[in-house]
Amino acid sequence: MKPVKLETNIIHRGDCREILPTLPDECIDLIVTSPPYADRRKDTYGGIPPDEYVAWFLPISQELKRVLKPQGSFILNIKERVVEGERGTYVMELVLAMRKQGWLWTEEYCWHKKNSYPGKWPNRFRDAWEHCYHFTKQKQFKMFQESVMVPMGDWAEKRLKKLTKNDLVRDESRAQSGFGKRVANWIGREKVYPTNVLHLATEVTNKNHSAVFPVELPSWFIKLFTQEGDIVLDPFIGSGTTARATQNLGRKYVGIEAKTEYVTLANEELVSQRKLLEKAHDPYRAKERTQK
Amino acid sequence: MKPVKLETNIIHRGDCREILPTLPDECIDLIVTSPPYADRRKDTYGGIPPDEYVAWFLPISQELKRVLKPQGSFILNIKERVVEGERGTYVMELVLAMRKQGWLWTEEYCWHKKNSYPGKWPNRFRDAWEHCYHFTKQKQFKMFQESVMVPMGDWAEKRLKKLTKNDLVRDESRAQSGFGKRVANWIGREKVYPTNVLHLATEVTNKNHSAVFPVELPSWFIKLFTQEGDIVLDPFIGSGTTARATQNLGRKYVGIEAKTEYVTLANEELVSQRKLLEKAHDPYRAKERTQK
DNA sequence: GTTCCGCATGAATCGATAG
DNA sequence: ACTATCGATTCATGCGGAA
Repeated sequence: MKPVKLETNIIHRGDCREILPTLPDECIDLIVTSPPYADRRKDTYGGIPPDEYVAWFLPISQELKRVLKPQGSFILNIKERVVEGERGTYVMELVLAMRKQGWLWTEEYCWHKKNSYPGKWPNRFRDAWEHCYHFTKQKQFKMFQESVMVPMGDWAEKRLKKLTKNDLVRDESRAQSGFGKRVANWIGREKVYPTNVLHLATEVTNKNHSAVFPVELPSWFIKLFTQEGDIVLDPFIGSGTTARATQNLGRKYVGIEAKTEYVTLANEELVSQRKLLEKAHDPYRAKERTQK
Repeated sequence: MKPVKLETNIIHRGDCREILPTLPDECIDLIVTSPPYADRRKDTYGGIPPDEYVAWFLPISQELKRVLKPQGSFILNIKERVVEGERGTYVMELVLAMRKQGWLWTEEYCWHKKNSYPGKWPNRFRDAWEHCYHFTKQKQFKMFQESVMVPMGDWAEKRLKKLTKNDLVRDESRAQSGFGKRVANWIGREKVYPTNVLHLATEVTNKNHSAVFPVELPSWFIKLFTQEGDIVLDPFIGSGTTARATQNLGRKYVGIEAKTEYVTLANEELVSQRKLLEKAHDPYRAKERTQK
């Protein structure tokens, strides 16, 4: 029998194949995750071989379907590795298998990695993009397109670009005081809907975790598919990027991570970020910082 | 019995399922094409339903494999249509089926359409990218990477003026081959290799043909995979974009198109473009134009 | 307070070499 | 023969310290 209550703003320590069954049915509004790619992250998940990848993932996606609310969404960030000179087919096979499992493959977003890994090979160029598959349980699902609208013109890219701890605080304080230059720029600009191509750089500064997507990636989907107070799940949360994005945006997170160091690290970062957020919302401190 | 001789710089009028068998074996250096999408271009190919698409295309790709030289490449530009709220799976199924047919799926290039078609839907944004699958017959194939190099990012200008200590150290730690060697490669370098993401605007001028890619798209692949004098095939050539790209770059084209109007239109454009090219190569006229 | 510059590093891939 | 390891190749980004 499944538990009735869901604990939020927590990162579970363990294999998601064991943790997921302990979550209640239909309690999650959005799942955003980047599972270990085939033959990667050997230290954590044993490096799943490409030909076993689908069989490994299907039980997980089955559980994800169970815990997702009917109107929820599942964003799967993944990329096929080159296997003996060819692109591996396990990603395609996974999508086809997940449809048979009952998922609807609603859309494929393209993440353009502006700073792709360098290198040169005789038969290919640097790989600068990854898939973000959008799965749903129903044709009707929650989507808030206005929340990710971007101003027309050159400014749009910068806005999406960066939300580090410090920038976050700075933006918050300026927005509150109303004097932020950037905010002023925004006003009066024509806003447009984005496309299904996201231009974001990978995170290179995070030294503790090798496989991070930039915080803007989950942030974008969280804004698009959830409202404040909604619950976001990441079953392979690593160093906690999805949780930080979630906390930033006033949503609740549920994370799962098998590697102990990552859990510790993620929790530390989340606490420090929470403090910064609280400071930013404290009017006295915000004023203090603005005057500096 | 197959013909021995191949006629080039011609657009055949007819269904490629009938024309392709008349071409000799292994006579083509590069195939670039954008086939009719499922349920599109009903007038020409009868609007292939998504669930029949793979069966329809496989005999064609079989013939394409026959006419392609062993070291040649096949670029397939395609995008899955939305079918009842979901992305159709026929493209994935096609790739899997073509591998079984003996093709190697070497790479997937991403064409980012900078000016995507406007529109708004409740469950998705504007579609701003398409697949360009790269198939080959062998792991060894012709590729001329230098021909598509792009200007370096701004970062390089400052950085390379002064070679940092760390550049040398990192170099030494990796090989005892002498630290100056690789650094020398960088000095004076103005161009870098591109990635597998192509940023090109769609063509808006050509209203006579529904499935046009911009001439830069075939041009890029033609430069990358062929040399002057090589032969490029497009079995769904439409208004002749691939032929114009080919002619421009001093290669030879073989086109196939079922719709008579397109053939006429394409040939007219090709003739007028050829005249311009000849003028440009005529020394007297070239000088005249330069002085202007 | 900006701007500039040094610098480490990243979900990569191939081919050669070693077991 | 077949697998595992290792060196070589390459470029955009953001942080931190300096001007």
